[in-house]
Amino acid sequence: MFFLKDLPSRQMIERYTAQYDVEPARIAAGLETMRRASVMIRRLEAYFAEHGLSQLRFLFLVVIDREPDHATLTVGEITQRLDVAGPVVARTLRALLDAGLVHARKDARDARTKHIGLTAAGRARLTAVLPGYFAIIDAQMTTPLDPDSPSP
Amino acid sequence: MFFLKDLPSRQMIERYTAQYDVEPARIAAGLETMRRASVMIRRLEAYFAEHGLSQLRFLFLVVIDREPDHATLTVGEITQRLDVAGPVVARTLRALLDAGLVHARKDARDARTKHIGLTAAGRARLTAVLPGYFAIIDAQMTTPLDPDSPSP
DNA sequence: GCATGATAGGTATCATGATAAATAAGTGTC
DNA sequence: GACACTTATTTATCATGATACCTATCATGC
Repeated sequence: MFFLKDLPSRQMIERYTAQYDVEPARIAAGLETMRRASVMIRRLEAYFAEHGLSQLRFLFLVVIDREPDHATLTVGEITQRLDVAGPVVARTLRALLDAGLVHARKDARDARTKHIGLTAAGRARLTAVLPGYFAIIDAQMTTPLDPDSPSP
Repeated sequence: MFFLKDLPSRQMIERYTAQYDVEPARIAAGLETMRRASVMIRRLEAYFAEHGLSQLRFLFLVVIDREPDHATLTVGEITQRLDVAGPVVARTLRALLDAGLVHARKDARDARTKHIGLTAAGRARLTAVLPGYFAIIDAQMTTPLDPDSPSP
């Protein structure tokens, strides 16, 4: 995460980057992107926490839900879609199973493979959370970057 | 962090947001911002780890370094500039002290207050790390968002 | 001078994402 | 049909950011 409250001014960036072969405007844009995203992500995590989820758990449900062909995905397919490391997916899966938001079914032919699908509760939770999710993103994207930099 | 590899298409966003009062374009922009920032931050953390730092440790050094008036900042001033919670600052301070990158001096008048400054090693580390930092941000901002989404 | 509250900073504990390595079940190869 | 090889998933452990709560020192009112 990127938690520098006051981003460096353009001048400061130019002073810092003068000696290196980079474009100050792109650095400024990069810092702004990281800062805005960090604030937005923190905001979203707080929102998800209120609903017994986290951003990753939410996305885990989303990738299953949005699959056009099948109602289920294997753990490996979920891992591919979510680029996080396998162990994180395994732990998240456990949490969602414990919460009853997904179900697992063993593959008939390959005993290593599990197929994961949404339960009714999982689909309901997703539906309940989506409006707030979009609202927060929308709000964060329309808010100026420094809502609270008092510059004393 | 936001680790959905394939962002939803505009169509999918419109389908999802149709029932809610939000602007699909802003949602798309928000998701892109989070995704790009997450990838960039992960990249930067890996870079910092190679140099015995983390993004937060780096920013900790930066806020001290860029202070125009004083060579030192109190822990509270650092906490204000980095919007992370106090305990995170305390732990980071400990790590930087152990690494010899900053030094602490007690305040003469208020025994609660500590003044933190960069050591020569700290300044050197910062100087060593900056070019790569800018290079990574520059590169990430010029790269298309999906460098590895094979869509099989 | 000493109770009361405010301020500076820290400890303890939890969730999340990372890496390394283990288990365990398929797939050859000879 | 046993040995190596790959694939699927999990366990163990670490770093980071969060919250809740604690300690120590200062400032004030009486």
